[in-house]
Amino acid sequence: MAQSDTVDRILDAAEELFADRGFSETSLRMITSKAKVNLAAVNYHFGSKNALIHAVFARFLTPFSATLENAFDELEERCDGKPPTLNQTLWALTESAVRMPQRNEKGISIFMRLLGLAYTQSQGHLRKFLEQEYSEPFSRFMRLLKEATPQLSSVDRYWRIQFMLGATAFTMSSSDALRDILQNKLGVETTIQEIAARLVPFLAAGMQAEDAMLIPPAGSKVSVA
Amino acid sequence: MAQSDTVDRILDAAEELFADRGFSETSLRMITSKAKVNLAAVNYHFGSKNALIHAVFARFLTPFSATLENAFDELEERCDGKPPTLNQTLWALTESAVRMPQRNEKGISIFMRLLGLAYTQSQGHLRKFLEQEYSEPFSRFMRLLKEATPQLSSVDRYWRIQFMLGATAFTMSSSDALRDILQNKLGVETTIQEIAARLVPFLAAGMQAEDAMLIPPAGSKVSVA
DNA sequence: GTGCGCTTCAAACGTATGTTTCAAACAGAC
DNA sequence: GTCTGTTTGAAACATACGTTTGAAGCGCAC
Repeated sequence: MAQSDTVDRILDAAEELFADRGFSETSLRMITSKAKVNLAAVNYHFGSKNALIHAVFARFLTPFSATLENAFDELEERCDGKPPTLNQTLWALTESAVRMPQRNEKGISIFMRLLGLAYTQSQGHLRKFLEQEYSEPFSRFMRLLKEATPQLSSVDRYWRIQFMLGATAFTMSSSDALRDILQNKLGVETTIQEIAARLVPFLAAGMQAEDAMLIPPAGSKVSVA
Repeated sequence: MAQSDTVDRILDAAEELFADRGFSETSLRMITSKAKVNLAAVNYHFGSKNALIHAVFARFLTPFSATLENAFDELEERCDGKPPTLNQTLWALTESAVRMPQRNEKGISIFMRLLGLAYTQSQGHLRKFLEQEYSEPFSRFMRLLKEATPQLSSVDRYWRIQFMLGATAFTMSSSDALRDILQNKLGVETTIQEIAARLVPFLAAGMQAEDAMLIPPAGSKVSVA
């Protein structure tokens, strides 16, 4: 820990603890004792626990959304009017995430887990905060997805986007644990980049699957081309 | 609410509140006041809050895992030695879930949300409980998946299974909210069966995607067949 | 050195939580 | 009806939480 500034120490400790245990399960006392600062420092510098949660997200998300906007700009310029493909759009996103300057070796995976938690834990204030602050890059991503999958109906696309978000958020949210399991079971090391490299083709294939079939009768033998 | 038994009233209330708000965010007082029973009844009948959480899961999961075992038996018998296909395996699972006798109209979606939370909220005791009690149908499902995707390397299969779990748990865990959004934005009603009918092809396609590509250099134009 | 913001600190506050207690109410057997 | 084991009830318990307080410490201009 190079920096000795109180605010950053709190943010570092909070980020890690939130990622490990969730928001409600992490108390201010855990954070302040890990950060080696006084308990009151959180309320002094941030105002409240919820505001601290927002600050943790903002510290990563604000530069990230700027990077992402640039990546989308570059992509659309390169495509010269034609809408980018699904793969290009997904790669623009993951590359932006992976290439963010990272505070420490855990870096991106901690934050991916936080994003997963943000979606999962029903913290109303957090969802509201994220929607208010980062609606623009999100809508832009959605628009690109729409243009990249014109063959899908709105309803199909809607659900498949949810499936994509789920696979991503869920995997990222527990990627440390999953990597450990893999390490132990198969003796394989895995970087976050490699996970992304596996995830993107999975998502793209699912997104472009043949039209959803109706519910088949029990006992029918369904097969995939 | 037909039943007036205290234990069931507690379980009903707890199930719904846990699904709405998560485990840590739901207090025993919320549960007992919703169930219209005395606060002490929870500790009297279940012993602790954690034990109540386990009981909520067991009430659904025990009959479900029996149903699932039957479905797998039937499937393997029908396939007569040959390993069932990926689609058959996935459908056996979703059919078993959807056909479970449901306590009320919300039924399965509440429980799907609970399963999602179980994976996401890092409640150590819950994960331990689920692994101990329901490891058998889980391992069997994993074995069927392995036999249905012999073309995948162990590592690829491992990660893709995580992606599937993520898409499923995540979507199901917020399916009520998602359905409401869809209802409002596009005016479309969606049943849990229809979600499953969209999810399974997505998962199957992702699972059988072409081999994961390596990380492409920035600016490369990748496209999917 | 004195005075003035800003920051830290120990302590306390009020509230909410899970759990325990023990008396009252109840149900069924005899 | 009386006894007995089980279930309910109101109240209290101990603990943990987020937040607030007010004094002490600090750096720096003057």
